[in-house]
Amino acid sequence: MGSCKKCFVKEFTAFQALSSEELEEVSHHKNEMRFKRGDIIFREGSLLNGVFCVKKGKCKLTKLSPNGKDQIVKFIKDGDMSGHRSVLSEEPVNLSAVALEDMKVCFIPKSDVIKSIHANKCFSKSMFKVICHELKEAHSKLTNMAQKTVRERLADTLLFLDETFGEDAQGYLNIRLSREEIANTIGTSTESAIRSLSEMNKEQLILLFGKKIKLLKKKRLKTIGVGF
Amino acid sequence: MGSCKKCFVKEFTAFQALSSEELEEVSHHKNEMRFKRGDIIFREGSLLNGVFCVKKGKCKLTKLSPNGKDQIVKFIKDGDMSGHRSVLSEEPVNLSAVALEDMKVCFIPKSDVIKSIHANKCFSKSMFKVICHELKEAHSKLTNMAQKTVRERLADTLLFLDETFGEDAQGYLNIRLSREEIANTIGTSTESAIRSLSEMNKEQLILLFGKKIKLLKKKRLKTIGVGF
DNA sequence: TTTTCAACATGACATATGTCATTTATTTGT
DNA sequence: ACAAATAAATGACATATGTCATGTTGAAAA
Repeated sequence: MGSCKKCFVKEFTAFQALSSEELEEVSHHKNEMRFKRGDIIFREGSLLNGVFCVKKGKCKLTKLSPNGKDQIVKFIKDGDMSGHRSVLSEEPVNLSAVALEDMKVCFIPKSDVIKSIHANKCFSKSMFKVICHELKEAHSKLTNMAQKTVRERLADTLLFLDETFGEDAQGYLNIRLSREEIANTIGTSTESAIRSLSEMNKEQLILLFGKKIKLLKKKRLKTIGVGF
Repeated sequence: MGSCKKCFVKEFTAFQALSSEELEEVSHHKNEMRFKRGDIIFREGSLLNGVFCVKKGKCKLTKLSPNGKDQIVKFIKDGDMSGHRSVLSEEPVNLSAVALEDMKVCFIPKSDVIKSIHANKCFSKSMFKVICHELKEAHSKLTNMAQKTVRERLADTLLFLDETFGEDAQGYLNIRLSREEIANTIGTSTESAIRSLSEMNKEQLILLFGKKIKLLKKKRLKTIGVGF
């Protein structure tokens, strides 16, 4: 297995703050894992003994609502870290992680993370920034969810997916989601999500080609997302 | 001004982790402030140079939506800390704080907080726990907002207010909110909030007496909140 | 106390969204 | 390649929620 020192993931996470020696130590304890599309990486309520660094692939973080529906709370991609909230707070995870495509992931034991937090101020500071940023984002999402219509949230979400995952050679969003997953992201029924998508398709704001989606008029979508 | 060593607020916040000497130092730098009902303690987008500890009174944290409506994201009461996200992430605050009643607040400069984070592992750990808990709560609220009806969210909110602020001698909720503020908490229009309140009043689940609200059937409200 | 203003309440209606049923398209497994 | 299962699309309708208009109440100021 390769050393964490050479891993690109560290560039994008708090791990960039670790020294060469610290990374070397993490390398010895880390554990590389693979998941297939649909696999559950961790499940809401379980205890995590470490954090996950994603080397390849995407997953969704979902929360089960009392009514039995899954809410997609966040997306994770190559270069992201996950599970740190549970490790830092020493509580069970409150979200489930499900692979959206085949994944390659490194598991880094809790003890290494905690050790580095105590030993390395820069790492600790980075971790604070990561969590704080997530909190800010969550409050923002909450406000959008509370005050925007389905159409507005769909526009927001499409633009977010575009920014986050980019586009393929033909300009289609570089992530494949079912209509149900799109619905669970924007917080509506599958049928309503489909209807809004079809509507935007007819208006030529987007182009639907099977599960593939291309954003044709991003400026217009931005305006819609803001509420006009 | 009294010493932080004797302040009850420290019992409820990460400051409980500070040593006697550290508290003494904080005491010298802290700044006691008063706010009146309606005063803005800090405004979305501004930079904070420290955190606030609430000695007395309640406030709301709101986020302005592009459509011009305020979303109430969180309530703060005696014994709570606020502004730490901004201080830890070194970013502008993304929420505004508005006093709901007259308040007595201590302002603690950023430098003291950062210093203690570096010097005191226990304090740093507590801070992580506080933020992580807030993140968990935010994800929970997001899911509720996305998947519950206005009536369900109202039931949840009433129970939350009851737990958080308690009841007065007559059993009324120990917080006074306008109907508009209730609407901004549950994420709906003022009229819809009023209608749901009136409905629950007619069903004798709650008792409305002017702005005062008494919860009559908490068990039933819990069931409604869960979605049945 | 009276006046004035803002908050509260409610009806009428428009619109958005959810639900159910059904058809059509895609994917999956054999 | 085929059948079976699953996902997507769409219509019809029910329901929830928002909006606007209006009247009422209650609190604050003169």
